[in-house]
Amino acid sequence: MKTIKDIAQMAGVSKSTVSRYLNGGSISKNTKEKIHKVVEETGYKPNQFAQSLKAKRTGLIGAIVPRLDSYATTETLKGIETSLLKQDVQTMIVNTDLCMEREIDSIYMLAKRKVDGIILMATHISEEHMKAIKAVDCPIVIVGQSHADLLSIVHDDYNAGKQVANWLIKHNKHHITYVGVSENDIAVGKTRKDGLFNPLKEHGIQPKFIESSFSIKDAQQIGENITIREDEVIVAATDNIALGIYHTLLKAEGMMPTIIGFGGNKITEIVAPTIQTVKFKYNLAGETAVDVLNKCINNQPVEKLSVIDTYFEGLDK
Amino acid sequence: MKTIKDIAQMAGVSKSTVSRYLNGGSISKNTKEKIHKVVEETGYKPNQFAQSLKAKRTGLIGAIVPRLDSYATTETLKGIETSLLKQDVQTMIVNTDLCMEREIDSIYMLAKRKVDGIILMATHISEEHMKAIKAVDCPIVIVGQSHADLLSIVHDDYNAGKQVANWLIKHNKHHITYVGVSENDIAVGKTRKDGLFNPLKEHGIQPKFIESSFSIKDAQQIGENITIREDEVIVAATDNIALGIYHTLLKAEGMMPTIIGFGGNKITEIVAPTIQTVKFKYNLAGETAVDVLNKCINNQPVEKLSVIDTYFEGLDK
DNA sequence: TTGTAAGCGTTATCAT
DNA sequence: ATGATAACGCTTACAA
Repeated sequence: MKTIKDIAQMAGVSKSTVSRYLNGGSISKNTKEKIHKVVEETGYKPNQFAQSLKAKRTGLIGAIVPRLDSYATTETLKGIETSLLKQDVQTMIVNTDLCMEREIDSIYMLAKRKVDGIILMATHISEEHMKAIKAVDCPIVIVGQSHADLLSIVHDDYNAGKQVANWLIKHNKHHITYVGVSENDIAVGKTRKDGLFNPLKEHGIQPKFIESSFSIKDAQQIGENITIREDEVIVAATDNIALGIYHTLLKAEGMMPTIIGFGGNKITEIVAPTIQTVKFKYNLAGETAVDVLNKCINNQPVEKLSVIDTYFEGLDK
Repeated sequence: MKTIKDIAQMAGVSKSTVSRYLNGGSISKNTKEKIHKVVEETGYKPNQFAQSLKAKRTGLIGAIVPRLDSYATTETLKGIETSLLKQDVQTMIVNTDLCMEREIDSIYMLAKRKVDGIILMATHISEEHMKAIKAVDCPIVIVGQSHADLLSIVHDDYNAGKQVANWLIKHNKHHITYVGVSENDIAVGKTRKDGLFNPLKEHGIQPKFIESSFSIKDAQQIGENITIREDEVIVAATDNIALGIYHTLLKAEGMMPTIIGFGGNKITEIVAPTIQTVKFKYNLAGETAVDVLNKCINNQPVEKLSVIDTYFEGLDK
């Protein structure tokens, strides 16, 4: 690989002149052309490490995701990349496969690689996380969960639940089964559920509650033990749960109730209109994350918490 | 940020001693402990750029993918990451969103970042690709397509088609509609189709052929104009096409034929057993890619082309 | 406008 | 076992 020294020699100038050429310093037209020619011929590219050794920014940001095979993840990443590409910044995606240890490791690893910032799609922020985040001294924003001490982007889970509640109330649905997840997951397990249950309660409606995991398999299990009335509506905390239940019910060949999920997963369209879904603006969340991160990097004032709204276009029936 | 110099000073030794400590050189137990203590306290991490400036390897490999929201992509990436993690190598995933220009750019970008190697999940290898690949002088393996001048990993598309053909023959299916894609895509459009059509031909069976794009939307369109006999089997070149057709047929509430797709997409299980699918070993493909890449990096002999087999566990009906 | 030289934070090669 | 010292490829004062 050619170095700046080689180019300088070949062009018959000094290293610094080449450096200036590269970085837009002032040089005579003549030398400019000489250097240009050599650069073209050799296909010379400056060594990024040598560059980064001096300059502080790497033009790289890290995105830590819990998994790749999720609609939420890929859509958020799309939002992130779209924003970042405009600034000519690359994204280094690190998949942790839901392993918390790898999540922590990744924070250190990315910091070591001197990324300009980190976007963490969080499932749960532990003490370990906080320790790592403090330690690395690298701008971080988390999306999907909120934390008082961190810059966070969250979806409006309470309102998401409420939007479904409103729809149920409007359409006079009284027999509701909610298949949720553990309240350990604040956003999905608690907030989303509260958003659904509270307004319903005001109307004297109390859904049946069944707890599931996030896994499609477990949801299928649950589908087997569910009893449905004619006018039942099943609300599932996630699209995957909705799909799992749907599948079981489909195989059972009994009644197929309306099922409502959360996430806006495209796949639910395949079984629309049986499954309806509350849409989350993942792209926007990703873009917002970049926005917040940028502000943080540039020491501009930022809002600690950004809330992204959701929407539910429930069918009229 | 602390540097090796700081650590050296704090521990009262020289830079080189610290460096030796870091890299497992020979040092006395005493100094080792002194340094260890300081490193612990400060949370010191060596600067990777300074390291990479000397060492040739970065412990980073690049994975260029055409899209993130695809089962094939995420599964292959999983295979890649599993292998790589064992060697303590990170993956830098670059998503090109099916934009060929970004694919080319990414090759240059990754090379600039001095990745140890590149895995390219290819849709089509153009002249531009070859030019870039030659230019960067960085080990590359492509997966999903084969190219005479490149290290490639491919799925056994011909056999995949043949496996379906065998099943059709065995179960006496004579009325078959094949929804394929353009033959511009060698692997999917041509090889897969040939694998299906050739054996059928030997048994005097000639499927109807309809050309689709890869998009689920287009497949839905096609579903609308399809006519089905009682004992029809629809074979779709991809799971997404299968799903699209399924959806349309479902809405039409007419007959629901058996539909066979390719890819092993988990989502098809949701509508099993209507949709069956030929499974591809994406994980293995990813692992193999890493394997080949490693050999290439270490100048060991490698097979130019690795073929990954597929399997189809067709239902007995 | 151009060149010289001193870093940037490591590792590697010498001596000691 | 340890410490100087010279790279690595680049940027950036500072001189010229």
